[in-house]
Amino acid sequence: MPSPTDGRELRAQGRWTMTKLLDAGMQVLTDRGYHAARVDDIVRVAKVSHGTFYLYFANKEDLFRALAVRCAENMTDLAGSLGRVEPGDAGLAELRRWLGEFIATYEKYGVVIRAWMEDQLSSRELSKLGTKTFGQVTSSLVKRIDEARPGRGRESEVEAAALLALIERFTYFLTSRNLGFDDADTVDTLATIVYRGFFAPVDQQRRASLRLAE
Amino acid sequence: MPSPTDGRELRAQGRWTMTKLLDAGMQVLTDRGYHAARVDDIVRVAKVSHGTFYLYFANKEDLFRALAVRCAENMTDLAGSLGRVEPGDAGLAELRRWLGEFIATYEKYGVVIRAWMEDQLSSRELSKLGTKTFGQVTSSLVKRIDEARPGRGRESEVEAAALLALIERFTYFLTSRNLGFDDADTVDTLATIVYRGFFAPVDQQRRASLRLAE
Amino acid sequence: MPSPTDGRELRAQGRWTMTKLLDAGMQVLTDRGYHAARVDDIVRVAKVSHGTFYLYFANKEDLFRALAVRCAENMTDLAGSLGRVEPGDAGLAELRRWLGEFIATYEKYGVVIRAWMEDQLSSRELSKLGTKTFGQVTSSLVKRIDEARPGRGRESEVEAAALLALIERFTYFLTSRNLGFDDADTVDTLATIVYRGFFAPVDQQRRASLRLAE
Amino acid sequence: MPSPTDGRELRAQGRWTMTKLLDAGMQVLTDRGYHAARVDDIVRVAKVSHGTFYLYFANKEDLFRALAVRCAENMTDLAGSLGRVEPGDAGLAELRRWLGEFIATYEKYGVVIRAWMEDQLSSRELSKLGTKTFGQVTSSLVKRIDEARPGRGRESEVEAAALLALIERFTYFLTSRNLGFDDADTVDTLATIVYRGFFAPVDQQRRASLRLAE
DNA sequence: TATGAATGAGTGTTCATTCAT
DNA sequence: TATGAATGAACACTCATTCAT
Repeated sequence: MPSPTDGRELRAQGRWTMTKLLDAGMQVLTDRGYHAARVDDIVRVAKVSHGTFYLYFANKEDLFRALAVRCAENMTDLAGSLGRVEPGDAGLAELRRWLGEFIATYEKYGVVIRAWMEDQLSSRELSKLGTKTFGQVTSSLVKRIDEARPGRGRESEVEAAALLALIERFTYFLTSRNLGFDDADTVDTLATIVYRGFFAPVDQQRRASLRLAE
Repeated sequence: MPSPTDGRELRAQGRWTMTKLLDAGMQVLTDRGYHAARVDDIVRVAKVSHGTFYLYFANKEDLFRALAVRCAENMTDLAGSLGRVEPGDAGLAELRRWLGEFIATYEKYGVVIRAWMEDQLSSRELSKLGTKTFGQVTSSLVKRIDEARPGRGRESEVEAAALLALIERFTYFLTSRNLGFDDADTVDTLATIVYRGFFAPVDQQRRASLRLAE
Repeated sequence: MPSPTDGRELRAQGRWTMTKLLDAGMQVLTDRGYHAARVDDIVRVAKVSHGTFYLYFANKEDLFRALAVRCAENMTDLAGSLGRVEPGDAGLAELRRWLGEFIATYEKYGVVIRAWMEDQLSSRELSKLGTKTFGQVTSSLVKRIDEARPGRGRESEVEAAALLALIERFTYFLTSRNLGFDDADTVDTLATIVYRGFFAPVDQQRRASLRLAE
Repeated sequence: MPSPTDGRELRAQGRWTMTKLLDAGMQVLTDRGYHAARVDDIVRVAKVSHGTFYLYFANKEDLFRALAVRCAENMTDLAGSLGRVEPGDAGLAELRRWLGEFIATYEKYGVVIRAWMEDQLSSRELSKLGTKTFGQVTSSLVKRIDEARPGRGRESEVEAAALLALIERFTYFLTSRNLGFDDADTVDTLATIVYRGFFAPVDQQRRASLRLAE
């Protein structure tokens, strides 16, 4: 189903209304969650009529798609912005910086990211966009993990998935519940965990000794 | 709202019907997810009439509560079953064992756990049960982390939250998507990550050097 | 889309409600026409709630289908009941008898027949049922025309189509508008026209002389 | 409700826009049918904005009225153009000629004619225009039938109605469905049926013998 | 204890018409 | 004269819950 705005130019007023709807959509989505979000709520927040909504979006999902596309763009940028994680303080600092960016993105697009992570989406197309987007992030992580701890083959993919799981869910806790943790310190702690668990060079002897006898 | 069965004894047939409903509820919840689960589906699976449902549960949420209580009991047991994580192979093995138990529980009660983690619940009461249950798991984790890396105060709480986030979400990936990772190996990898990130003793000098200059 | 009643037994009350809905559907359809018929009207006439409607029919079209099936059965019977149209009074009488039956059926199922004739149907399936049903009537007509005026090949099919067109539309005029024509006489007139136009044996010489020079 | 153009002169541009709208209206009506025709479709086809539509027509129906007036004029001409139907080949030829004209008109204004015949119109006024227009055609037919078979009083009115029913519906079949009949032949067949059924002189004796004993 | 039946508030979507520029 | 934007009543359909037997 095509968007009603396909093949038609929006003027200033139209663009403003669309912005209002997108913002309202984001807000309602964030407040109520993906499933409980009602078109009714969105138009009330945006202060437009019911009919107006459908001048800009084919249906509720179409609005979600628009938000998801925005989010996917941000996430793609994010994926590209993770630098090499050097051993020692430099790498830790880079991780901390990047996690800060991740959290900022999450504060904006949390609902969408969560909808992807939690597989709440009805539409195949939206799911695919999520899979693709997360794939990019995972690839970046795999690349940096491999640089830091080379030669582990597919294991690093599992690790990247775990890493993504960790930071996504942790950030969710951070932004949703008020955990009472001080933010800067909390990010420090997360960065340290991530560094140790995924990037810190492993002393060969210790590593060998950790292998489980199977 | 009280359950319709409060203050009355169920006979054999009644208990059997209730069991059928609970099992059907679990199945439908797992298949369809929390939001898409319809009373209609549940009674169809349980082969019971609409009216009968309300002889046993005050409403849909009341059924969820019953399932959640079951799940909470399991989780509490799980929380208690995590042993001390010794340095080296022994600790790693314990982690692996416990993660295996966690995954088994998740395979059974994943939907409920996820509903808690994802905060999808409408009712305050159900949310609280979740918070309380996770609190117990977190406490166990804090205790074991503190044993392994003592003297870090509140930081270990943040770490415990991160650890729970990591294993919950990772297990979700494992059970929902077919990631194509071999299971036993995957659990190994997870255990190693967890060990390194949260339990491995940190050499004092390295630790100091990792502190960020602020 | 399956009917909600598929695979479930209706009790007396349920059957009665279904009957009420079918009758109400017929009435509303007749009063308002196919497109203007609202579920709202139907349930008001049937004196049941909105939700009840959907216990018996998957949607509005499903009700139309049920009525159409009824109608198709009647029409099939009708198609079979046209006897041989002998030359002379006997044939004319048979025509008159059959046209009477046709009119009676039309008085009951006019809306459905008209929806078919006027191709107002949204659903492919319903259209096909109409085509099939009319096909049966046409076949009967072809057969009888061929008996009366043999050896004309495909021309008789065109004639059958014309004949069906004539009687359907004429009956529509008869039943819808109050034409002020006396009914018995009117049917006589129609029968005579039909007899002359389609069944009366054609004197060979006159027939030849009527052929157009091409 | 008056047309917005009542009492004001249209300049060249205005007349051109109106023409575009009328043509678009005809096209959409033909493509989509009376009920499914949307103002939206019409303005899209006419490449004109929504607002513009209401500069020329008070509402959707007002456009239909304009088209209907055009159609009524054509039909009136048509009614007048039917010549005397002489006995024998000459009459048959005249019928064939006139039926050809009828079909041509139908190909242009079929939707409107059908909307009249099928009584789909919401407005009283439009219906009346239809009734009046058809009245003129019927009168012409009555006149010619009476000439061909004199002295039958009101019966010829019934016959004229039947004749109109026959040719309208048959032409509808012809133009809508692709019946696979060859056109020229098909018109021949129709003309022959019409001639026999309504115009061929009836031998007095046979006629008497055909009267039903009542 | 169980059932089939009924309810009605709620939700997404359409579309003829009006408005502001 | 024209336009893009906005409106809101209308409509089909869903589903948790209650009712009557």
